[in-house]
Amino acid sequence: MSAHGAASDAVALQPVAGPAAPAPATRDQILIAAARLFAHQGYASTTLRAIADAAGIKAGSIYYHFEGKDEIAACVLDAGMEAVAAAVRDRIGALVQGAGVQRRLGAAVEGHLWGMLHHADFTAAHIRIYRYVSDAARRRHGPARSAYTRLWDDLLGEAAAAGTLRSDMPVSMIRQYLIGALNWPVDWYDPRRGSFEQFAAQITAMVFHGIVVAQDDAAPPQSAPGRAAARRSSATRRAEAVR
Amino acid sequence: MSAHGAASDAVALQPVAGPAAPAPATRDQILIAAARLFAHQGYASTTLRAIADAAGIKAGSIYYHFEGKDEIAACVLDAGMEAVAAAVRDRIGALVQGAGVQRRLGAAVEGHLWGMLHHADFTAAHIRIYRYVSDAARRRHGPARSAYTRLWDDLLGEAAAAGTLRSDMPVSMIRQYLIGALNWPVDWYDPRRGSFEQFAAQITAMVFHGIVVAQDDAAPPQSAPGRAAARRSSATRRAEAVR
DNA sequence: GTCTATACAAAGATAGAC
DNA sequence: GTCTATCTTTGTATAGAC
Repeated sequence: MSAHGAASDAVALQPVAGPAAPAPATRDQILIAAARLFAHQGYASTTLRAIADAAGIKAGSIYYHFEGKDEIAACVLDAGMEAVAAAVRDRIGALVQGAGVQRRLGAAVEGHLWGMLHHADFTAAHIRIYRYVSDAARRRHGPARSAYTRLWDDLLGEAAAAGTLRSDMPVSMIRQYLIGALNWPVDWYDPRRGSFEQFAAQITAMVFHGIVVAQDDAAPPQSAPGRAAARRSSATRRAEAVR
Repeated sequence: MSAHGAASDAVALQPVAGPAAPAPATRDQILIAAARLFAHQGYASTTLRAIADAAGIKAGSIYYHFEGKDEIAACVLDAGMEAVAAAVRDRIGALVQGAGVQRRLGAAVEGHLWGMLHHADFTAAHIRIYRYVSDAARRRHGPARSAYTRLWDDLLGEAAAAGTLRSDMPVSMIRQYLIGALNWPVDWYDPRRGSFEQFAAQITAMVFHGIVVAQDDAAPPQSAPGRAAARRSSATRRAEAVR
């Protein structure tokens, strides 16, 4: 269930347009407009007329560039996924040669968040329309999606082999949890409350180490009971004692 | 970005109908049908005719029970939220008197997951249609939503005061992260892969303690560098050394 | 490449019989 | 309470001028 603050859309980072950025070709204008509208109004209730309006053309003109709504949807899905995948690959690639798995995992997390939040229209659109587009559009988008899933499974598999990852559940489950936790912030992230770097560090901390500080009075980090009580601070012990 | 396995819907637990469950009143049939269709096909593309069909009546008859699509949406939102809130309150209430915050937090997490997965049509519908229903429907649903947010903020606030919660970010951010991570499983949970109890324990473990086993070679659990290397297993050290 | 005009289907909602 | 019938609007998509 949702428990966000406001009903309004989160304020998202926008990609910084370089100096003298050339006006996008019409086809791209259509995709940009479609992504924004898909994200904010949903797939079915976004009309081609509205997309055309936002792109500065008339509805009929869309059909010169796309076969129809389905193809637009598939392209938006691809663009959103590719933006995130590219950011992840970039961040991993920027690490020093021979960086450990945990560092690469951290880079991937940051890259995913960066891509999600800096291309929010496309990535939010992806998350929100994926299950509602036609089968044809989903099929067309399949390969891009599979490749990204594989990227994570490979990385997480390495982490598991290295003993970095918790081993009390399948890697696929960890991936599902992880991606889910990383996708949600596009709904509520607000860049006015701090830098992206700080935000990413905070999310990474929660993903990697959880929201509870180590003290294990209920359930141990990884089913290895015993070493708990010693680490509990006196303040905590007091609080628990009071009830 | 999404990286689920299949494009198909996750298989969700259904509430167990007791023996001799009376046939639901027509109004409830409509809500049940609407929730399922909203969750699977989205809000805009679910037609009143389809809802009526699934409820075994004709489209015109819906207007005897509801003002229109908006009111149906608001009722589905309320029902989904209340199912989860009730489950959370029940699990917390079932604890022994004087249970510590961490135990109550764990009960809340399990309750949220239980409600989400045992009333999947309503809860998935909630998550997926919330931002697309009319302002009127959202306003009407507002109080229920606020109450649930408050429930979590109170609980997390207590945990923070007790030193159980990580303190390097605002409680509201932890709540957003937490709820997001707990909402996503409705997209991919598959009861055929294990009991709900096991699943809940696994998710709780990741939410509480993260996906990385404590070894802190990159970022410490809560910005307290130093005590790291000593805890690293030899297997991990070897893996990191290889690169 | 983009426009106008329009065909055709399907939506939410209402009226009134039963 | 539920039905049938229908009004009105709006959607995707196409045709052909410019």
